Amino acid sequence: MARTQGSHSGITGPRVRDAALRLFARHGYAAVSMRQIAGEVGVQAGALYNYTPDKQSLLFELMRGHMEELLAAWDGLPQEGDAMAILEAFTRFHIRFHSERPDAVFIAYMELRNLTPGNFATVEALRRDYENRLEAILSRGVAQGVFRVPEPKIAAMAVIAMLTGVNTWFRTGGRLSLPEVEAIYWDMVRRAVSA
Amino acid sequence: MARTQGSHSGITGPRVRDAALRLFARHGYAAVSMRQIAGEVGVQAGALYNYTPDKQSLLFELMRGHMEELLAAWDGLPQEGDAMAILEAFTRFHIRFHSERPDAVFIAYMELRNLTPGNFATVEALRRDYENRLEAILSRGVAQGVFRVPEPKIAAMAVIAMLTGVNTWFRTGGRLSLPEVEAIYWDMVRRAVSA
DNA sequence: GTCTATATTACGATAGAC
DNA sequence: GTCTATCGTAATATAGAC
Repeated sequence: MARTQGSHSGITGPRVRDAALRLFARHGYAAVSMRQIAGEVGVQAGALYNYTPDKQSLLFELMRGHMEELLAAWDGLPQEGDAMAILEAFTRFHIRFHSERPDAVFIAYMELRNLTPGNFATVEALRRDYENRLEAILSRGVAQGVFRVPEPKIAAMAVIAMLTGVNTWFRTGGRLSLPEVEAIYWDMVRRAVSA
Repeated sequence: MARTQGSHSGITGPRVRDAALRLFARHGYAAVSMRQIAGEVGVQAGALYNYTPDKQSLLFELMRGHMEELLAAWDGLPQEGDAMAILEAFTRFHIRFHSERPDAVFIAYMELRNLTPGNFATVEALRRDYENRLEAILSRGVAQGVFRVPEPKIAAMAVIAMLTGVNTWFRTGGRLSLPEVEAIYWDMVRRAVSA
């Protein structure tokens, strides 16, 4: 029953997405060819079109998948305590989730320009959903008197920008462990918004 | 004395750089062709090579020029007072300088991947120089007892990430003026690092 | 499901006329 | 300094064999 061509392994689809994720993150969507992706997977370029209608859909599905995972992961956490406790949970969650997926995070922020308008609108809406989660936490904290934040929407964007910045320098096995990094950033976030 | 070809205006060089800056920021370096840049300038593609040896040099000179302007602009400001006063000046300077050059800022952060290794090293060194300016301010403030910052290097990167994030949402003519935005971010920065 | 082969289009860069 | 024309290469996507 030896097969004469290809892997026929049944997992080519995920391998295509993995290869595209890594190559898009490393070189950028526009700079990566379908032939390169196929080469990583070990098939010819034409075979990719069994798994994606075109290159644009490949990018879009990676970005949408990432954002939906992000929202589902946060919404799946138990959210107990006052706004201060939930903000700490959010801070630690954001750093941890993003540090575990550097390629997907990179693509989600850098390749928005390369989405078609309709796909861009979808991904942007998901990103806004995530920002709104944090904004709601901050607003609740202001109402509870534990935070002093004049502009919760802006503070939410500022905090997310700061936390996402961890990905530009953090490397596992470096001087600081991830829990130590979380503690440093939580200290800054807490002081920046506390009443 | 009518001219029969091209503009012969003597300012084609700057117009090439301006067009490249705008197009690279909008669509990404890899997605922009020399023909597109030429079309924006109003010349044929071959004429661009009177102003740049190749496409890579065009990108590199834009990024290097931006980073050198940034450092020169900060170093050119009078730096008086204690660390708190200088940190406020830095915060307001960073927001203002970056908000005035959204395309160059975008390129400087997004197109690092598309630099050749040697060019990348040059731009990275300039970026580190800028981070070190802020780190020195924070460390001085710790020594003076006005700041409490356990990791000045990390805090510097966190503050820069937060401030640069303004560019993702700020638009002149929006609800908030630039001085108001500066005040909001300075409030967060100050509280995040104060003793 | 993957292959080979190809249609069609576009790319960066250069040569030589004016 | 810009033009026209072109070289050599590579892109996305598709067709049809196996």
